[in-house]
Amino acid sequence: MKTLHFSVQDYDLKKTLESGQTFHWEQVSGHSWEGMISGQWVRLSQAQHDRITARGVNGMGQVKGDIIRYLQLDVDIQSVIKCFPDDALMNAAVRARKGLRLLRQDPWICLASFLLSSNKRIPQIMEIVRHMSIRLGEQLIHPETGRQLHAFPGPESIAKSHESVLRECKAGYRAKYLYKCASLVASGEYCLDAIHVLELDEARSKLMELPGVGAKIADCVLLFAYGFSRAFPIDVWVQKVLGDYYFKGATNTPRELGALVQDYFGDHAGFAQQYLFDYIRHLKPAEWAGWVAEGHTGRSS
DNA sequence: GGGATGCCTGGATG
DNA sequence: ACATCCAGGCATC
Repeated sequence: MKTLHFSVQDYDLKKTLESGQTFHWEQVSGHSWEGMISGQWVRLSQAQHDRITARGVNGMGQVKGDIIRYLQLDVDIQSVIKCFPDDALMNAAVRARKGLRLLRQDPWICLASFLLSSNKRIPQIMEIVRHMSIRLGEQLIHPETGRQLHAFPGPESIAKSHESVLRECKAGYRAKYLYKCASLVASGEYCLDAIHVLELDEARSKLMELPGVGAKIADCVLLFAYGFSRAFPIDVWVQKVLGDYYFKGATNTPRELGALVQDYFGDHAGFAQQYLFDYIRHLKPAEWAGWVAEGHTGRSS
């Protein structure tokens, strides 16, 4: 057993793990979560605001770098936030969701998770991921607790399975997409690694070639797995932010809207999106109505 | 090419 | 109770 300590600033592990960018972390106490990073079992904890602890099972040498990368511990979030537009809603979101970060996830796990996300709430997505991990994921036995652990299933494992198995895991109509994507990736016909070297627009188009992957899912994977910090997923929540607040009244095509977003939110638009999304998701309807009534007035005072 | 419609499923709403 | 609606979308027509 080895424990690693990381000193952090403006990093809220709870907000980050519960912000809907990942669906496989299991909360085991008020400030601890268990999951896997690079195939290794890890328990992450944050009892104090300035320290995150990672506990692993053995030889954590290699894993340290993986954890830093996964949690994006070397990102200077203040310099990112400085790039955000200076308006009232954006500032409120940054203040309210202080410590929210973006993770750098494994592309396959991220892609598969978001394929499962359409028309589902977060707890239901987590439920499907649990079922799939138990049914198809690699099984590990924790050397000390003896607990069984199940990794998120790789594309090969799913491809060797069957669409009906995914349906038994409650994936519903998404099963077909996930099965097809797994088959394409497992066979080598589609290479997830090739995305890394592409420009944002090319990478996006490439991901959208996959069955079941549209603009929203592509942008989630680009932002949460490939680290394109300009990728800006527009889901129903963010749609509200854009349509009811920032660009009210303008009937834009998705393409025009994308251009407006890139122009307004800048080089770290994806981070801004995550703060806005997480902020309004926690607002009461009346509070959101207040923002809409006030409207976007450009720069805050 | 923008705009409806169906899709699995479970929880919320009436 | 029981029907209906709708979720962090996408493909299809």
